[in-house]
Amino acid sequence: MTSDPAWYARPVLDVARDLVGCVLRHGDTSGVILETEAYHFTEAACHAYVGITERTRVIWGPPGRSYVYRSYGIHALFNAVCEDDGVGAAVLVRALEPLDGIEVMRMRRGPVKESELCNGPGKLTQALGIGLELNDTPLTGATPPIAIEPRPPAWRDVDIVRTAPRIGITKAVELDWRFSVRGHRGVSRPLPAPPPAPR
DNA sequence: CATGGGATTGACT
DNA sequence: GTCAATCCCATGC
Repeated sequence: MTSDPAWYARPVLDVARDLVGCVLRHGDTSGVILETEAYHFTEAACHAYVGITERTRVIWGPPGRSYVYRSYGIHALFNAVCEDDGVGAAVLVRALEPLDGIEVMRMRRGPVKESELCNGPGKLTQALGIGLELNDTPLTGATPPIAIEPRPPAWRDVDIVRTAPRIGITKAVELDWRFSVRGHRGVSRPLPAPPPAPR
């Protein structure tokens, strides 16, 4: 289960896929995960690619913990650390469908459309109130600061696609390590257009 | 010690 | 569609 570190101690691509449809919760706010990306130390787009540093120490640490870092000097991005202790791997959460505490999210996000509350990795951390101070906190156990819960019944059989390349990176862009709910409008970037049909 | 780039967003054209 | 904002940290001199 998502409350057990062993659930995260699996291949990062499996965890990234299984996280879609689960609920990410912090305090009174929560949302259903619509989109994820996998990162692994063996490929250059992953922060852990450079080895163990003060910044990347958490990614190399035990699974089932948070890795929250600052992007572009402005935004906090939330990841779940995966695979065994000593292996650098994590899943980035890119988009949510708002579930609980929508009014609180609105306060934090300002006057935006509801569809804009959590449709981006920096937006969802702002909406849920997840900041850098929540880096390296447990996601498992009885009452972790940030919790990930199993798929609600309505999301039990979601159709997950693994097709799109990861977003906003310049290295290892060829790896299709992005997962999302098929056809959902809440994903942070649309899937690339399918190739034209042969004639 | 200086520098440059990045897993982004929002405002503007 | 384009572009600036903004800061941590890895790298190189």
